[in-house]
Amino acid sequence: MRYSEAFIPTLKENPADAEAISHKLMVRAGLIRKLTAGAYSYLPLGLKVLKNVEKIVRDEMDKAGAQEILMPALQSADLWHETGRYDVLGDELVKFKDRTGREMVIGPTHEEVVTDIARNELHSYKDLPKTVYQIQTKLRDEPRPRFGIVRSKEFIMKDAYSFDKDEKGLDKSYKKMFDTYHAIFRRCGLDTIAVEADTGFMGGSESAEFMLLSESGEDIVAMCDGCGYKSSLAMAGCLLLKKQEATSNKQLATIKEVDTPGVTTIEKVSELLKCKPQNMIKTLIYIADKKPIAVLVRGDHDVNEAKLQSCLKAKELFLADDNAIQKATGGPLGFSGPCGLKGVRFVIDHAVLGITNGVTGANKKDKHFVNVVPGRDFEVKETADVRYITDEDTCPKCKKKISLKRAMEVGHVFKLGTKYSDSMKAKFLDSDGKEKSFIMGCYGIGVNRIIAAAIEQSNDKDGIIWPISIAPYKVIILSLNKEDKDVAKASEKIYEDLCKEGIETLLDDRDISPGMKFKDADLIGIPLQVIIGPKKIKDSKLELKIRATNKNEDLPPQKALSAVKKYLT
RNA sequence: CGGGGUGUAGCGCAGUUUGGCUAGCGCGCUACGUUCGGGACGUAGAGGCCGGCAGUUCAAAUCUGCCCACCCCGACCA
Repeated sequence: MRYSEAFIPTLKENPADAEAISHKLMVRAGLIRKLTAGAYSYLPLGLKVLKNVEKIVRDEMDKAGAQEILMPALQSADLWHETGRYDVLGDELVKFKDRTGREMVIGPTHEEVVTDIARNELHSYKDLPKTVYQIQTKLRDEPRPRFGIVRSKEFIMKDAYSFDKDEKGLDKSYKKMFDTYHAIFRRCGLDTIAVEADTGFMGGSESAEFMLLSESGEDIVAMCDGCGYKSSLAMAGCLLLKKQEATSNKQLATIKEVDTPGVTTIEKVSELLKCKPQNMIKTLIYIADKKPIAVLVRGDHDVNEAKLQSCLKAKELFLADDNAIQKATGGPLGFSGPCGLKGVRFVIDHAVLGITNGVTGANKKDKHFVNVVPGRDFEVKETADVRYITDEDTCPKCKKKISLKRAMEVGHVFKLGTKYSDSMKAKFLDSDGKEKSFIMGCYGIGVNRIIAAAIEQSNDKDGIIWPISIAPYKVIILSLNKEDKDVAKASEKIYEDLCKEGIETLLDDRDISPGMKFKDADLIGIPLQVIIGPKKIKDSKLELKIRATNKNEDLPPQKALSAVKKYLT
């Protein structure tokens, strides 16, 4: 491609509405433009990268025996009612009525559709296992799109689904996808790590997220430098306190009610009573399957609702509102506490047991208790790990210090089991003559998010530094002076040579100053720059610059092609 | 959905507090000329419903009200 004919609108300044590095650079380098919040157009350079990523994904998926299909984005809402996810997804699901008044949705993911295909087309254990995948645009009405294409309402996903006759088969299919994902990300130049993860609204028994450590990530992973333990924040287990260390040799004082007018938050109580949040017992009232639950955690800890939900085995879980709190505790919001609280199930986080002479709400307006001792002033019956791990915790495996790092999710694999096949009655006949539900797995990759991830991982003050595998062009020829015949001749010759070899090359033949060419080349991040200028060409030399290292070497034009090929392989 | 912020030329911004006549700057864009190894220079140009609607006023980018869009923090999130 000749730059003079290309459509690569680069920007000198950062866009005002971008915060994340990848977002700024994708706009500046002319890869994308925003249409509206959460929806982006891909310009030629961005689309080339996207296609390169897709090619790698297809290549590896095919290699793993998965077969590509294409399902419609347009779906009937009926399917979603069948699995109950119509309500689970809520506002995130894009819904509308077609002209006949039938309720339709735009697919945010395709478990329902693919399960419908399976129940119609797969009938025997002999048809199994099968894994299918597609690369397709999804719509999710995200409450808060951000970081450019990292979280957008419309995005491109590679979603795959496996169907097996038994758990053993699922294990195998899952493992294959797990390994394939590592291969895909590696080929895209990403250093991802796999962490155990919450299954969220997908459901299922086991799942892993593929994460890229990055400041622009929206997730947090807990990592242990000692034993290599890593987990998503939602799943990271907290070490349990033993009761002995909990109530060790501390002077126990007498419980006392104190005035705390209008003071409803941990922070404010802490300030007023001069006590540390670590020594306070935060009491949250949840409604789990319509019943109130009092959840006790340390003042400086946060309740992990995923853990709480699985501990309660609750289908539905949310924080109680003011009325429900009043009803359950007899006191208003902000003054809940465990002492004297009756008729409500308690779930007590282990860390609470370490508190002696603690502070908690008195279930009365403007009153708190001080010198509260768990076990003495309220009953300790049911304890559990229901909080988020913090960077003050130790590793649940090896007890060394844990660190929390921001990360970006680029892939997620799930063992779904029979969640969808059961609810949609997708069954096959097994060899024993019995009808059984398919054992399913599903596997997602944020295809366009990989682009942002690659940029997050690899950039410098001048711009993007593409991994060769997904770079929109492998080589850019900077022809520094159009007037100089030798320069023009050498540039054309090398451009032709590279094109003949099938190496994607951009020839910067624009009639602009050298400085602009250098800046643009660095910004758009082409891995190899062939720089041809009037001075060096007189000595029969040109320059080969490697963007990643900013190292360059002079060499005769005849050797340029072989040098480029050597680097690319 | 809660909290905060922004909206003025294609892009980045000043001007708004204290209303005032023709709305500015830098980059980019067009033409001509000079330049040509790290975002060159000169000359001459084009380009604005000052987010929208309604109000106050002799007069509104500027004051008031409502609305819309976008960004950040949180809630949420395969």
